[in-house]
Amino acid sequence: MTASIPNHPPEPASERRRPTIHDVARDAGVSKTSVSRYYGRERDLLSDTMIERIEAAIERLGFAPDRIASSLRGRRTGLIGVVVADMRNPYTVDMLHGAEQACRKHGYSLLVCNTGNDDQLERQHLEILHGYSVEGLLINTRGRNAATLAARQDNGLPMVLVDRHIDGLACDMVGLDNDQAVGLSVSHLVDQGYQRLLMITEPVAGISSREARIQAFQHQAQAAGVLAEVHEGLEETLDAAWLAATLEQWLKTSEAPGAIVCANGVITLAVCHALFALLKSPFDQVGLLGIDELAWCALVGPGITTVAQPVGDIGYSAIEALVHRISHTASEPQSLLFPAHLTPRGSTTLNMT
Amino acid sequence: MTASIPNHPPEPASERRRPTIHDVARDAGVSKTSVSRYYGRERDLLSDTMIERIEAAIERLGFAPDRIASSLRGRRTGLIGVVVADMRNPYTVDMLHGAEQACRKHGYSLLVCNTGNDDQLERQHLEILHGYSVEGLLINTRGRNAATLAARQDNGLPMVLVDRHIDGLACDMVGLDNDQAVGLSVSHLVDQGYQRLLMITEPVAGISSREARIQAFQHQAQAAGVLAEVHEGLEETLDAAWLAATLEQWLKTSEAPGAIVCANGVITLAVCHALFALLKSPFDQVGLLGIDELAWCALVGPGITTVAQPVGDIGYSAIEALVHRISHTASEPQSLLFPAHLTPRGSTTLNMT
DNA sequence: ATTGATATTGGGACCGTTCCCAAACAGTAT
DNA sequence: ATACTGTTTGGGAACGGTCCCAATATCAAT
Repeated sequence: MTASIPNHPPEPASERRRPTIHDVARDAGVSKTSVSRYYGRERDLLSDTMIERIEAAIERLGFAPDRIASSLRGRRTGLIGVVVADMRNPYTVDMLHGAEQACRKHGYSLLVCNTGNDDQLERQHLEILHGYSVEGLLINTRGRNAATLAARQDNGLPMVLVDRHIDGLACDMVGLDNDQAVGLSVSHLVDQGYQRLLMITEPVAGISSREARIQAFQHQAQAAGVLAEVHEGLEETLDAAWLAATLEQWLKTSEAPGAIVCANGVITLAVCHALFALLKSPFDQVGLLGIDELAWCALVGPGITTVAQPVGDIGYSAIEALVHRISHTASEPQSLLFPAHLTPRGSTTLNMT
Repeated sequence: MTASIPNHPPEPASERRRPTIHDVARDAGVSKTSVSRYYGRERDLLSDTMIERIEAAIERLGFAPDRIASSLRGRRTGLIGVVVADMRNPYTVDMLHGAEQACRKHGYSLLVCNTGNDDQLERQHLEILHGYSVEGLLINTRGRNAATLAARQDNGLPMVLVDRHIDGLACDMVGLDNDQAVGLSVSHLVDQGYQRLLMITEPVAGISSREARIQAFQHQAQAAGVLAEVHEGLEETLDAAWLAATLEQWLKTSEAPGAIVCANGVITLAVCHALFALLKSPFDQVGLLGIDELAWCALVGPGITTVAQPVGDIGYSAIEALVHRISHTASEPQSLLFPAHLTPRGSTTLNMT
């Protein structure tokens, strides 16, 4: 009579109960506390014998700890919530990629929510993330839910903003040094001989990075003595007709050589489409510079000059900042601004004809 | 003496304990079971009075249920794990976007993991997702961890593959009808008068969608009576020098008009870069067609002809399939293949000069 | 042998829910 | 009244871990 003949049939694999810390303890002939310690930071309390026995049992049973159960009493979910306005925006994509890497490094996992620029959906997502007791929040949204966020923050939830501040929310922020980035742009264009500049942007709608870029643009253009205009789209996704009309109007305003500055990558795409619809060979007649580097910028026309943000680094640092806040006690909110880098291409080479 | 003077000081907001179902029950003067029922599907057991009182208490205390605690006993985490090979790939981005929408609709949240084409990292991520007791898995990876996945599947974890089958894993799959997509491509190119075709692809490495595209390409080119060559990169990210050499070689092989077929969007980008490095005005000398539509394809040269997959729908349907598996008992694995749509542009207009 | 100090180990309450089952409460038929 | 339905309600064990604290073991010093 040996244990090799179980008296109850093995359940079908598909419903086999997953082994618990309890099973491991029994199998190893130790207490569950010891098994728990094996995974936690009290591990060095355990004797070598104990470790061996536990390891063997874990191996035998194929045990893996249940993070859900663990976070209930243990208070650490290992979850970080990300709320982004548009997960298809190339900026967001690269930012998330950086964030994912940092998360992995620190042992966190990402719960990703897309709001599609819908404020109510954003609130809903914040509620869900609250439900999962995320340990921190990474936020890149329109910022219309400052009150909800402030409440969570007061409850002790660490959060870091990406790319933009939110009014009424004293909070860490990681983003671009917009003054420097616009400075690079404007001085490059002026150096190239352009005499009038047009910035196209999405609706500012209180979004700090958009504001900052416009402000910097106007100041620096004025300082450099060139004409500057800013046109702000009516909707978050720029209307093609509006854009075409705006560009056409601006183009025929003057004979002086001019260049367009696109306030971000999405705008660059839209403006390119509009220019090609409007003109046969647009870059012979107008300069173009985009903030945000995109994979295809070198391919269009003579190549589009861009000012690149280190987007991956921004996401990565945002998580680092968040993790720091999670494990350290409160301190003054800080902003971390990265410099941009200009890549000159043909779209800002003025043809002297 | 009233309750308005608490005898213990209120804790700082930042450490205030979050209210529990228990607090709500006490405040409403009902049992915690009733409060629990308020959220669960036994809700209709509750009388109207009860509902009112509970709602009022929830409101007063700002209670929100703790999903972690709830999933411990309740066995439903509401979490779906996604494992993707490359979260920056435009395909992945749009697929995830579709998946996110479907998840929201069904009340699930996404735990996103990026493997960066690293098999070991993939295993690690699978372990993490197992730890969180995700209810299902969405997988778009190289497929080297079939054994690990099969084990999870035997344990009863539902999973759905996206874009590619994995050998040794009997599993639902949602992807592209590659035969149809390649058919569109080849017949379009043949119709345009191209006499020889070159397909560029990443290393096949057992990835089913790549295999399928190559197979279909060779068969259909043969059937149409045009020469066809397939060149497969050496590394997952195509080496620029290798690509340049390959293209140059192919271009000078013959005078007959030829076209390049890029097996996916990432390849299209790489090939464009290579072509522009190689030739002044590439599309005068060679046709180009890309599988996968990209935002910029209309902008490059005369516009690049593409065969678009409905990527968002693919992600959306994958989640729907997964959710179906989660709530229904096992059935035969199914494949859901979407048709592609061709957008002709200038890159496949043969110049008769 | 006795004591004290230190290094390991174990027991059991607890985390915030869900779920099983029994209790309380109708209302209706005897 | 009594019994017998059916509808609501509540009590307490469970879920799988963590953590506090007490228990035991070890060993050197008295």
